Amino acid sequence: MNLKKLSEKLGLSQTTVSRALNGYPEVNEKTRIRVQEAAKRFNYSPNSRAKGLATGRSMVIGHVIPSAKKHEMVNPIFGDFVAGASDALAHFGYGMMFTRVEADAEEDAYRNMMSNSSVDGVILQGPSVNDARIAMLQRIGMPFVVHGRSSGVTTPYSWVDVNNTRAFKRATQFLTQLGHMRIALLNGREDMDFAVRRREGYIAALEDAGLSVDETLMRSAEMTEGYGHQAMTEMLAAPNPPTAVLAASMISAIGVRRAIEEAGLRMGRDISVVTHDDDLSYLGNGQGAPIFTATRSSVREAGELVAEFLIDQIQNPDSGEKTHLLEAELLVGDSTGPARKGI
Amino acid sequence: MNLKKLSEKLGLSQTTVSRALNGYPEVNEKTRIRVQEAAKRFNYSPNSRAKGLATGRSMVIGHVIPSAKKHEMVNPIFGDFVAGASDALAHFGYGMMFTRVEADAEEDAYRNMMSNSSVDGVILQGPSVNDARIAMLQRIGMPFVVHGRSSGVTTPYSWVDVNNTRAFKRATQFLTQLGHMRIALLNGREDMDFAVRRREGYIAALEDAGLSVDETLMRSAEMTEGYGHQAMTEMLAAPNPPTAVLAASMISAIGVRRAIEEAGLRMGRDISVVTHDDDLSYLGNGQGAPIFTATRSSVREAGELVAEFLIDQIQNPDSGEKTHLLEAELLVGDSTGPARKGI
DNA sequence: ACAGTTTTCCAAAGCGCTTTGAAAATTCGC
DNA sequence: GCGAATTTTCAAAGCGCTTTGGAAAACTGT
Repeated sequence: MNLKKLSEKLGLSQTTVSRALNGYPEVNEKTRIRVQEAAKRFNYSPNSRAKGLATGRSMVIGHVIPSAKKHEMVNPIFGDFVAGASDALAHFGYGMMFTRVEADAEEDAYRNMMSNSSVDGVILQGPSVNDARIAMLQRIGMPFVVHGRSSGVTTPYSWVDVNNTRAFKRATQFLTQLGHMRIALLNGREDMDFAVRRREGYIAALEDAGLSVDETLMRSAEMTEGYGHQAMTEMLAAPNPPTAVLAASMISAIGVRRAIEEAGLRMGRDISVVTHDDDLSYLGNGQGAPIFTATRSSVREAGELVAEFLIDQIQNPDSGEKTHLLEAELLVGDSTGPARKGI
Repeated sequence: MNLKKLSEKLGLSQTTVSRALNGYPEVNEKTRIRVQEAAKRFNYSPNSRAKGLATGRSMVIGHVIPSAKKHEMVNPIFGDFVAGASDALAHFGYGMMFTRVEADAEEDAYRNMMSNSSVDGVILQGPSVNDARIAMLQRIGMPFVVHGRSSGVTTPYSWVDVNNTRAFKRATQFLTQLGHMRIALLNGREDMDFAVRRREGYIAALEDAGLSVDETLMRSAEMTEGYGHQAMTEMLAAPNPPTAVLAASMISAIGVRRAIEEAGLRMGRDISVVTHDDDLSYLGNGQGAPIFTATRSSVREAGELVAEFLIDQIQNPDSGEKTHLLEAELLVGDSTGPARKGI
């Protein structure tokens, strides 16, 4: 069923039917109702491509996922972020399109989306420090919102980010106040902007507390369970091990806990652990008291905000850049306690 | 840059340019090369909507995510499955489109996609027993491939599934052979087809071993960490606790382990745990020896296969239904051991 | 009842591509 | 070198929608 047939059945022109369905005022309320009912009855829904062609809008926002190596890690927050974003997008009638490309072809992918005009805007995930994609998107004029920020990029752009610096500063302070002097940081990949900010927060708190920064207590890698486990195991085996650890994610914190227990120690008593909790739906941090003391910020909420900002930017392109800094709450759980002397 | 302008610049008709770019034979090789170079130079890429309108193909496959309640769980395998599927799709020039709808509007969503013709086919995730969506898609003539199967649906359809029954039967056998008599099953939601099959495998193995089925040792719920922890805690507190547990996923197995340790027991010695491992990229099951004894099957591979089947079905609609049953390997790790009498 | 408004509807152009049917240019056979 | 066969190119229609510019119909007030 298409517009032409529908209008023939109704004995109206395509124009009128189209207008009736799209809520234009220049159509009699009675005929509008008649048209709407017929549309429902014949199960008519306008061809999205034809509509897009005519309007120049695709009602789709894009998401390109670069794939470096074949079996690169998939970010565990992906699902929840997408759920949040999709909820907001669906609310405005937008869909979400994924394109997977080789990492070195990412620029081309955006350029194509633009000349294609297959999407009305894109979401930029996982910005690195000085992320070149931002300038690139601005150059080609593609609307976008960044999930995170990119230190070093000076031109304004829209973003939604967690206050990673403050979160990790507070977390570190929390540990120093408990008397911890040797605090390890199992950070994410430090080419990622969020990881750099977390490190800054960590270092700032250490310096405030008059503690020196020990490079041997700092690691940086993809945040897997295995990474958490391995890093913690190595640190515990080294001379003068840490008494507390900041982990980059729940997943890696789980690995940290495993290492602690394998060493015959107990988390929260012998070693304190603080992690960042993205509030993933399948990985709740305990029902009552949190398992892990954690800086928590919902990635789902971030997804919703990103989507809202993006749609706003598409609909009024001149409204300027929107930014939002989410504060993470510091939730105290069972994984932290006062530093014990000489374990 | 569009076709018209490009053809004007080249002094050729749109027809010729279009044919040159789409590899039709009726165009001189020299002009083809000239056209291709110009296209690259002017950064021309055909408008996907216009192309779709003209060809009747959108080169997009759809994925609808029903959202029951606002904060429903997001499946942790989502990311890896999508990565696998997108890789395969990208290879054939297809994109992937997500639409999030209220669960009760799922049928409408498919129907719209069809009359819209906004997608060329869809992937069906998480089939339940007797899933009504299958008949529905067949009725409206939308090409689709199911990730999983649906017991009770008798008409043929394309699917890719893991042999859940055999996997859990073998896992259970493995435990009975170690002397375990009281084996718990922390299953996924049993309205899901995969969970039903796993239960069947579990029960079959128990019966083969001459063991009786104890309803108090069987749970079923969304596979979160919290679920694993709570169920295990309760079972350990009950009289006559199990000596072994089958967990539905790595995530819930992690909760199980936490409960075991909180109870002052040791996994692998006091309580054996077997889990299903979807081989998620961020949740490796140990580097050397696996942490958990597990039935493993890559959800990423499943994603690739589903995508390939779907594209095949779109390209030759009459080639019949394709199905593939992935066998899970049983990997022995440190989480299992012989049953201990009287813990 | 009639010119002037306002409301309601429509024909046709256009969005950017593919594809059909035909014309122009080239090559071939002799 | 000339008609036939073949290769190469093109104009125009069509995909299903929106939207412009106008016409017809229905109300105004006098």
